[in-house]
Amino acid sequence: MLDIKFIRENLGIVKQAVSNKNSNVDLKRLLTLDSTKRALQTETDQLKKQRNEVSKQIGLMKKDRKPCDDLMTQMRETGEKIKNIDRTLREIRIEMDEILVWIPNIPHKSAPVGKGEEHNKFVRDYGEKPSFDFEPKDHVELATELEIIDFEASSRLSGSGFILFKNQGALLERALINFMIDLHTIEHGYTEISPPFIVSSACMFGTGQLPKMEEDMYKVKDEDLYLIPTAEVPVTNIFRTKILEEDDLPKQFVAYTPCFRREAGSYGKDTRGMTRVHQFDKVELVKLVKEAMAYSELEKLLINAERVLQLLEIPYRVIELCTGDMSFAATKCYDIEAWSPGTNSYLEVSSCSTFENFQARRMGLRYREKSSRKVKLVNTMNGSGLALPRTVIAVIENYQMEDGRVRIPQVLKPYMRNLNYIQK
RNA sequence: GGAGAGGUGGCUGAGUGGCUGAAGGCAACGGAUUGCUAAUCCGUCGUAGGGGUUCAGACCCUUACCGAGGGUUCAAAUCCCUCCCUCUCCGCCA
Repeated sequence: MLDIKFIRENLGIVKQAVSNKNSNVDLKRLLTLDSTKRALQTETDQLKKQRNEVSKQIGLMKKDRKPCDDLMTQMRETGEKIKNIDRTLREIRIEMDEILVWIPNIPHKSAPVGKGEEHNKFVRDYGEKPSFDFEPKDHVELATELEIIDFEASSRLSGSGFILFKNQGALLERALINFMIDLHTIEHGYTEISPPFIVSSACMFGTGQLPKMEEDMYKVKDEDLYLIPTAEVPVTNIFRTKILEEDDLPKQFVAYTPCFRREAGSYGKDTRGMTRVHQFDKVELVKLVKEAMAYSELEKLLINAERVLQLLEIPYRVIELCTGDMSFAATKCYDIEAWSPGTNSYLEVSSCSTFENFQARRMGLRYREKSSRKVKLVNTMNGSGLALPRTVIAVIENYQMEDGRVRIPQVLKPYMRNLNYIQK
């Protein structure tokens, strides 16, 4: 959420941002409401001031047994006026909020401006794409032959868009999770969190999934609860409504959770295999930092996420998203894409975004600055480190051998009973 | 699911209709002092909105907020209603 004061004073910037993010909101209406609201508030504040003074006076007069019926009658009328103005005020606030919560965050100056993914910017790549002297298979073929994923069984259980790992597939999934968490805790200094997988609508609002992504989430029937679409939601919201001390920052967390996404509106996209599913595992990195650190820490977080693929020895590239392609709440966003020989393309395995204080304002997450003692909004950011199914795809496709076996990456061996191959 | 207790400022914890934006303590911040890794003393110290002064830092006025939302009253942290949450006990169950 943006600061209404900022919008008032920087209308041009906000308009531009809304358009760059392919969004559309009635800013004019918002500002009209805002000025009406302020006028009414000044008025009702005056009346309340008067009421407070007179009520105090009535109290004193009663003590002295002086008559004060006329004052009481007068104040009853004032009370009515106040009630009426406050009612209007409440309606205005609600209408303002309805606009305000739909205004996207303002992209950072450095973010490439553009409509869609064709305008994203190449940042860097890493590693050599493997060359095979046979026709590489894709993950569906490999996994089915190796009997490490059972797509038939998962659809019998839950329909399309779900994964059932088995045998060494399940082991690989678990190994990757442990490898990633160990890397980020031991090597990178993140604090491990295992949060609830179901959270309140307040949390969903806090990180910006609500109201915009309502249709994309699984909601618990009869409860004000949603299945998390990413660990970002519970982890970023840990200190929702709190005022931290400056010395508490930065905080950096790593969390493994499953992620649940309805993927409404993406029917027919990436239907083969497990590139796009309704439930997937992910190891997520989240940082809470001071304002000045928002961008330098994002770069570090990105490097921490990249490290996973480097250690797995999987080629990848880093892309910076253009304004039109980045999410509602982000100001800057990098995607890490792992090479998939089976499809001869790159797969997004991580998205690292910073939000400045956009999420913090929504969730009331602040910290007290040490020198000035002033309360300031925390800056939040997160990135996948990494998303599991697509990393599994990258591993088995890049490490496949002509006979259908898959070599196990060196760093995963300790997590996989020191096996050398995934084989039937 | 049943019964009870409770939700107050960064934390802890008083406060049952007016002089309470809220005692006391802790923490924090500023200062004083002590020759020692800390103690003592003094002071400051909630958040958010609106209005005003100022180049700015800052300051002044005011309103709201004691889980959320309604209501009663001239006046509500305090009384009433609804909802949410936490804790304890019982039941059930991983």
